[in-house]
Amino acid sequence: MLLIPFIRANKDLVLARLAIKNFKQPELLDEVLELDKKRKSLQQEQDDLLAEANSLAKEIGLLFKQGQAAAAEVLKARNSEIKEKTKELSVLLNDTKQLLHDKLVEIPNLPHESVPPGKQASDNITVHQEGEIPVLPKNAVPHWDLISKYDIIDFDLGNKVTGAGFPFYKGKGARLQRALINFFLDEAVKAGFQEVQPPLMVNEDSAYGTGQLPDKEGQMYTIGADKLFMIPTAEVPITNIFRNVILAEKELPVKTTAYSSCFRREAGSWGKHVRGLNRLHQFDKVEIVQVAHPDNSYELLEEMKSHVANLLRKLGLPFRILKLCGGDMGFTSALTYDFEVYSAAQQMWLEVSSVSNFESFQANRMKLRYKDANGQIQLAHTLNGSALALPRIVAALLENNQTDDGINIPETLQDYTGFAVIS
RNA sequence: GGAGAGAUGGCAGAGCGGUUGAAUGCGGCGGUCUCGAAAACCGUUGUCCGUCAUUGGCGGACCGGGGGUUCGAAUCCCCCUCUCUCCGCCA
Repeated sequence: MLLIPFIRANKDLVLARLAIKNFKQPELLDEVLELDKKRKSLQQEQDDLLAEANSLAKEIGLLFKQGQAAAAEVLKARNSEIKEKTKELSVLLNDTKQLLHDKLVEIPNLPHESVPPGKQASDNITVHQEGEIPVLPKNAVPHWDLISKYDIIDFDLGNKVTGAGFPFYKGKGARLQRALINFFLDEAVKAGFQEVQPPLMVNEDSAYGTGQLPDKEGQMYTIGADKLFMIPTAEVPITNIFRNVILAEKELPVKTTAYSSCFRREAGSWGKHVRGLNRLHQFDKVEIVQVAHPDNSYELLEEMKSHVANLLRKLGLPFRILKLCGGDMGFTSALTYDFEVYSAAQQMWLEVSSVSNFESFQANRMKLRYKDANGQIQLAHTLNGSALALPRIVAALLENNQTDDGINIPETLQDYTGFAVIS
């Protein structure tokens, strides 16, 4: 959520930045500013009336104490009138506030000044690429064939028990999952992130706090009877730890990591390029989140970027880093880097991580602040990144490391898997 | 799931329906004292909105959340949420 005083003071800048995100409703800005004006004047009117009512009530109390009941009755009558007026006003005021809020939350975050313009994924800019594209044997096959050949992941079983996109991991496949989770978590902890195990369902306030609501309600599984949502990412419960929190400046940055299963309905995005592990309704991910001081949030973003790059390096996967263009960025993000690994049998780049700085957008929405050296309360910055999401990593590992004798496990992982080859 | 108790400022803990934004203690901050520290003493110490104003004044809101009664509610009533105790069930 953007700050209204900022919009008021920098309208042209805001419009220009939103254009980079291909924002289609510039008129919302004026509506917001108008509504805010209206809100202020209604509030002023209301406050004045309340002030009068308050002082009258005090007088009435005094008069009763002095036994001047008749005089008190006169004031009571007057106060009743005021009360009627404030009742009407408060309805109007609340409606205005609600409307203002509804409009405000429809305005996306401003992209950072370095964000390139663009409409879709093809306009993203590759800022880094490393690792050798593997040369596969002639008879190489995509991971969905490998997993049935070695019987390590079972989609049919998932279909039977739950539905499409909810596979079973079996034997060495399950063990590989566990290995990756432990590896990613250990690396995050080494990098200074505190490990937590979050709830896998969140309430409305939390879904709202990180921006899933009201925008992306259809992407989450809902537990209707209890008004809960299955988390689409651990970002939601972790970031919401800090909802309505005022931190001391010296506590920043706060670094938190969590492994969780993630649940996504992926409504409408089911199509041809989503075979096998490429897109699932339930998948595992290790997430890293930072609450940062605005002065160094972009340094921390670079740090997180290096962390993720290092994980991919250790797994020996060829990868590239994209800086997302305005049109491909998320609603809440100011700057996002996507990480893609090359999955050699599919001959496709698969997105495995997204690392973003949200600046104060989420913080404003969830009232996450810190007290600076002068005792002033300021909005903090929030950042997060996947480090990493498992299924596509598994897909690339399987495809890139396949041999006639089986699938080789990267050395780094062998301590965790306890085996070197899936055969 | 059944029965009962409760939810107050960073924490602990008071609070007859009327100068209570809220006693008191602890903690935090500033000061006196000290070579320094501790102790002691003095002062200070919430958030949000608005408004004027050179880091201050004034007005309004907030005592789990939402409604209600009243001239006036932390204090009375209703609903919701959560916590605790006992019983039942259970990984």
